[in-house]
Amino acid sequence: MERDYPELKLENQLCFPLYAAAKEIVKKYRPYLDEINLTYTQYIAMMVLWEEKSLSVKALGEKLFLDSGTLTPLLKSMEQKGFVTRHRSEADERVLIVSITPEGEALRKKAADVPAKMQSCVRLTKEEAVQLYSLLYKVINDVG
Amino acid sequence: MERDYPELKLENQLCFPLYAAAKEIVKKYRPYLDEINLTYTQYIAMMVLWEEKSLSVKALGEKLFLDSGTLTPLLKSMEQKGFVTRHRSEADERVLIVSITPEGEALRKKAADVPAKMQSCVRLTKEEAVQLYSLLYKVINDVG
DNA sequence: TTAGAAAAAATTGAGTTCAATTAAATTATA
DNA sequence: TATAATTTAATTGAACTCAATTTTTTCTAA
Repeated sequence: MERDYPELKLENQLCFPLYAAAKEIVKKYRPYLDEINLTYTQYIAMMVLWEEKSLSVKALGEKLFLDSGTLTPLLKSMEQKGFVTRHRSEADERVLIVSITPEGEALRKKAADVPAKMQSCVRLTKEEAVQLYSLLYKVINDVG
Repeated sequence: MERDYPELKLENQLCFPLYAAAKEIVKKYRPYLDEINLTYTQYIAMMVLWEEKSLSVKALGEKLFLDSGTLTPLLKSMEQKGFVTRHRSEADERVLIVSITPEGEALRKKAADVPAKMQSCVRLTKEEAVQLYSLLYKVINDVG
């Protein structure tokens, strides 16, 4: 008896457009981020650092949903580029503190027009964007 | 003069929850897919193959938004596992045809309960899921 | 106080992703 | 027809991601 399995059709998945949209959007960032010598993952790490100035790898990982397996090489590369420094906490030697450098701060100005350039790529109305944002955070917070 | 740069705050980005949600969802699949010896990318490739039975690498790539750099090693691995075969088209030797095997077909039955298991992880209402689906495809189709 | 548990990063290995290039086959054109 | 352009996969290299393990440090409890 041949079954149809509609639940296994690609077009009936919610995960697939999520996966595909994320990938395509990140790809869109590339030319803009190339100009400021950042990858997408480095870019979101810099967003945290522009706000926080200094925090532990663990704290950064919680904000970005990334672990040390991803962050250790990422932060070493960003240190090489001069955007951050890495040093152990004196209070607790297990903790590695990542801090923004003046070069990292300076990058903020150059990055300031990236969000606007990206917004023009994603042609959603303001309402749609707000709705999408809200649904995505619902997914993130629910998937516990 | 110190600026605030709200447009560069992580919580004001649309791309970040998209990136994070996609990552978290794919991670959620892992235990279920481990049981049927597939990775997430292999799983979506199988979804296409369960429908199409046979198609070119190019056609598969267009459906999945993936190129040969990703698909070539992926399909070799799936061939190793016995789920697909790979052979050149006789009409056009440039084209590599991927075809599902009986083992690949048999996997469909085992995969049939994966979508239901995942749906219980993502606690959106039916209406929210429909809305999210629609917005995501809008993003995918717009990002040209 | 000291052994054991817990916490934080780093490391390792498998797999994914993409840009750029290469190789082979096919199609188009001069 | 012969050459050039195009198409399709494969390859290469850089980067990301995560699970699992290891190392170091700190905390806890006997």
